[in-house]
Amino acid sequence: MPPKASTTPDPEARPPGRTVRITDVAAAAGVSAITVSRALNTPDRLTKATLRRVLSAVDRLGYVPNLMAGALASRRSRMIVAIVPTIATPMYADALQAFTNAMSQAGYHVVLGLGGFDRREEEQLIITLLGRQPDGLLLVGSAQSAEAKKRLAEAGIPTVEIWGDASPRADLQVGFSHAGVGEAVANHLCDRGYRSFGIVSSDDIRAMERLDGFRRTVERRGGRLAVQRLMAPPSTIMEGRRSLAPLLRALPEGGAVFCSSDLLAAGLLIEAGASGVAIPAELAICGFGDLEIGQAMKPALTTVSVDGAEMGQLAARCMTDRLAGNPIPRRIIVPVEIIQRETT
Amino acid sequence: MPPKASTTPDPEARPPGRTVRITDVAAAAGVSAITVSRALNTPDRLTKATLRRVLSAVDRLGYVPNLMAGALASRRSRMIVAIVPTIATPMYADALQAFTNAMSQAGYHVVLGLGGFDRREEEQLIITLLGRQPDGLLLVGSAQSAEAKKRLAEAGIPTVEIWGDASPRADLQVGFSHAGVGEAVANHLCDRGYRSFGIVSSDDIRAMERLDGFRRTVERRGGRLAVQRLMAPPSTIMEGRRSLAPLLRALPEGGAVFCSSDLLAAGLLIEAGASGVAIPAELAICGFGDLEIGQAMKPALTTVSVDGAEMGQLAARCMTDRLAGNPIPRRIIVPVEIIQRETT
DNA sequence: GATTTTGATGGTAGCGTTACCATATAATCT
DNA sequence: AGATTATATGGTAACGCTACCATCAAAATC
Repeated sequence: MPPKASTTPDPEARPPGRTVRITDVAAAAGVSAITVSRALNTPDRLTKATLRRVLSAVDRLGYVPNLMAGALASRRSRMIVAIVPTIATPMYADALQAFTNAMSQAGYHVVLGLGGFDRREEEQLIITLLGRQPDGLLLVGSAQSAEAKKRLAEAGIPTVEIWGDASPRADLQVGFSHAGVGEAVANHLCDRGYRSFGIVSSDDIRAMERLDGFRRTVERRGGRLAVQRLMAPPSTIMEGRRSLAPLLRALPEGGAVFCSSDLLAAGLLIEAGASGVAIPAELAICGFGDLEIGQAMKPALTTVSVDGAEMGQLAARCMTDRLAGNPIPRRIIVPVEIIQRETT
Repeated sequence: MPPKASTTPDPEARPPGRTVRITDVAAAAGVSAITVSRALNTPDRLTKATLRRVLSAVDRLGYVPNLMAGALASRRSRMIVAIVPTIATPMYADALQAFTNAMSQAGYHVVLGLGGFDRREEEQLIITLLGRQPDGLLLVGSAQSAEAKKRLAEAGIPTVEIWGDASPRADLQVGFSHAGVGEAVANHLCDRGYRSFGIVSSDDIRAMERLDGFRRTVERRGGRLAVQRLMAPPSTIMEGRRSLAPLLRALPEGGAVFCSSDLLAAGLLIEAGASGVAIPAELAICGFGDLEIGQAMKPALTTVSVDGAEMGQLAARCMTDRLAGNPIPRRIIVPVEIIQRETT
């Protein structure tokens, strides 16, 4: 069985086990390596015929470009680093999910950095993550340590901050004023006639900002802040349940509570249901976050709606525009809405 | 103001705006580039003195190693790609969070691939993600498209699958038998005396496997499956609420429902509370997932506990062991436990 | 028809790091 | 003391790709 034409070596023969490289594709397609590169990155710069030839070779050989080599050569990694405190919180998770999807659409990959709550670790994480040469950075909440901030600034890459406070730290911001939310809730509750107030909140920075706005407004409008329960994040339903009794004790004539999370508010509602406390007659409740649970409770929870997914999407748009060199606003304020349901 | 010693050029002077490279550090420390590399990667192979000298230069210059270049040269990217259907589900989010944290501890970064539910897109995503040259792969649930599976296999890198069914597709598995869960729940309910059953479930693959196990066991034990509500993922509390009425209609003499998610079960409980249906007297409920909401409901939800975070951690351990070349079991079964609370 | 312009393709030289081997020095042995 | 081994460091050549400039053919202009 003689080989058909063993004189010319098969251009597609490679030592087995070796990965397919761009030069293999080039050889198979009868073009140069750079042409293969162009076929994949800037296809309109090639003739239809060569393009087809190259793509067919790519397909035939199952070529997967080594993006690290490409990144090194082009100095564009097409990676975005996202630094998120945690994704165990639905709102952050939604934002990250939307962001990742949108960036992926635009040809970017997202590297996940979970900052957690330890500053030292966060700092270390940020530094090594910067070593990945990301083209952009997403900060969910702002970086905590000063050293980390310095490094981020020095890196000189587009940085979008979402969920942050209003401080002008980051390059680009997509967010809202937390203090403004507290203020709006206070006004809303005062308008509905409540005079005595309580707070159930986790003590993270952004929640505290909302509380400050709430407190100030309540005082300005002559209301009385009777009780305040602060706890370490993450907020849980159980903590909410446990909070009802002390709240009722502090607010014997009734009043309204502002919770830093719908989870806490839902806990209040569950406990109220179990112990026959009438909501909102004996206690009005306003949550924060507009999670599904609030909407699904009976009575349905009045809350503040912040669309995490929307923020993620906007951040992605912001990022891609910026990477493409388009001019973009330095700050985008997403609408925050009080959703009046049955608990106030 | 004459410069102090302009004859010898300052070894730390660089054109401004240029990033610090390994050679800059080498020059500043008076060693070769490779020594700097060793100082960072294999510090025990250097003298204490040189190590100190190099690290001090690293510090002084604020050197951040370019991990892409390192990866290209060493053929180890220290990146893991995680392919997750969605992180908008608490259980996947927990698993991913735990995995990412653990891998980060071990010096790996995690690139996030959200597969979603579109096969074509998932496939494309997997291919480009493989171009990043990950050292390992985490699959949450198994890859859907055949082409994607082929590519994954060809990539020849350690692949850990969590949350999968029991099929021996992946390289390494951390999971449990979904059918076994259904069976256990059925047995549990039959043992407690229930004879008529209902199902409220999303129709994703793994939930369906649990249902199959449940159904088979119910039939084997002479029970009757009276009603079955299937819906598209994701499962929501609201869907649960809407399911109560039809369930009660189909189970007028009472019975027990198996829900594919605690969220659905919680909806049932909320609706029952709102309409005065006694649980479990008029209807017994068993959930799945052991989310916080189930534990916090009143009455507290009987459910199946699967620790997502534990799976993520185990997967990470598995991965790092494998990457280090340690022998590891091909399959790890995590315990699944029925938590008997107040709804059955 | 000669010249300019445009567009398609290729050659070469890095991108910043680490693997591999070579070399020099110090430590250990007979 | 001389030979051997272990340890510390360096030089050079990749890793696989794209930027940059050069080249060449074809199309458009005068």
